[in-house]
Amino acid sequence: MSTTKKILIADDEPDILEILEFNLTAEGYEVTTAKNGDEAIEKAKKTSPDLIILDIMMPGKTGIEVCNLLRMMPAFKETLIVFLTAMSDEGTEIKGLETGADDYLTKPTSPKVLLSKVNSLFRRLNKEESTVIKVGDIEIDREKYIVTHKGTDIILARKEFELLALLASKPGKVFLRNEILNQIWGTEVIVGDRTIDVHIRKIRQKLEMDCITTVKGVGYKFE
Amino acid sequence: MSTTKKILIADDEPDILEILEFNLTAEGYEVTTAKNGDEAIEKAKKTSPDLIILDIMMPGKTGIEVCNLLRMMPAFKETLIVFLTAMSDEGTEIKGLETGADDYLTKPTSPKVLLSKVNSLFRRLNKEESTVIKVGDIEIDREKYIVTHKGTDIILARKEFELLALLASKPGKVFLRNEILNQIWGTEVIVGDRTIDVHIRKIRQKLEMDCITTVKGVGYKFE
DNA sequence: ATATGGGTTAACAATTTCATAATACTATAA
DNA sequence: TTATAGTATTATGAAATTGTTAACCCATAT
Repeated sequence: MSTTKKILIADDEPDILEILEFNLTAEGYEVTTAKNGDEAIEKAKKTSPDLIILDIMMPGKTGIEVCNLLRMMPAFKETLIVFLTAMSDEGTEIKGLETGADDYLTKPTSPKVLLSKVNSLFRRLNKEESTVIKVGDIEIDREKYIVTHKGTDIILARKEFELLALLASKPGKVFLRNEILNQIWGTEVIVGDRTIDVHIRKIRQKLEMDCITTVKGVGYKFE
Repeated sequence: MSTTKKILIADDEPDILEILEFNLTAEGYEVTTAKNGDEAIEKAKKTSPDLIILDIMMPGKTGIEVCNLLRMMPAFKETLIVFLTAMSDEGTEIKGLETGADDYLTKPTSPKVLLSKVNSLFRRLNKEESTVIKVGDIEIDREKYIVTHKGTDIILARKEFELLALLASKPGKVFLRNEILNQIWGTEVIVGDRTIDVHIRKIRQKLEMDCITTVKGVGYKFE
């Protein structure tokens, strides 16, 4: 989880492609698109995406075939692969999962649903990190929900804690505002624009230190 | 069910209007169109549609205003009303705007997506009479007062049950706090401000899942 | 009578919004 | 280049709203 997540989407409907690309890009993902199975494989090799979203019904190679081919290559053994299927055909769904996909989504689905699925996939992948983060004088224990600065405990409210933990999980990385909203609030909940700022302010206040830097027009980072 | 369903669409973009009309007509619906809010109201009165699709951004009256006006008339108390919103405002300004509406759709969206949404809306309407509500993993039996989540029964107190059943009866719809009070407590009974919150909290706790979303300053919704 | 559980309330904490100020960014003019 | 006005973004303090916990009342069962 060091850099921006890359997603490859393959679908033969330009509309779908465009909507998904727009939404995922807005969340801070780096999106590549492909119009068919062959293009998908080619672009997968070229960009090494973290997640591949495959439509099942595509001219030429179907998503299932693409998935099979990718899984044969060592480079894509661990890559997240998700199927998009228009059919409510259960046989197909099962077949897809057996093939080595990590999840499947039924189409048509709203951008919101898709986003939250995608986010939760990555979140699941993320969980394997250590529970204690140490940066400079600060120690963050994700399990005990405790922050310590130079030995003294600092009490943070839940949201404040989560926000700090997120930023501190990758010191130096700039988190886009959208990225933060997705990670902490999820895609269901919608909050106003100033909410993040206020929490940031409280963290700065309580830590008595400016370890959070504002990157205007982009987001925040921890250092 | 056998009679043709009538749909009224209001949007100021002729292109959109035409595309939607074409597709919905092809699906067997009887479609009327309106180019602005006033025309929408006028045609709604004339044709008594089963479903009204309103663009939010329209010259003259906005879709929201139209919705409010229609909802004041007894004839349209039960009519399905759906908002069309531009994708770019999703997440920021929408929020509680869906208050009087039964659902909202993001634009631009492929005709396919729209069609399936419309179809499922009508399907939902038919099911509303039934005593058993099914949403995702949750099953609510209004008659037996039993809630089941992934096979295991969950015991809810009466008020908790009624509240959940109400919210789940229209997934996605935002229920105003007042609306909830009227539906569950009636107009006679007056209870404190925190009562709803406490019940919501207990439901969330027992369901072990966050399917109830808070819409600050407005109410709650189930998804 | 005593215990139990639902429903309500009250007090306080956490979260979010709102209005306004401060700041950085951009394009244009001098 | 430098200055400047206008725009966009973030910071801040206060207010509004919601979340949480514990306590209380009341009806019913033991």
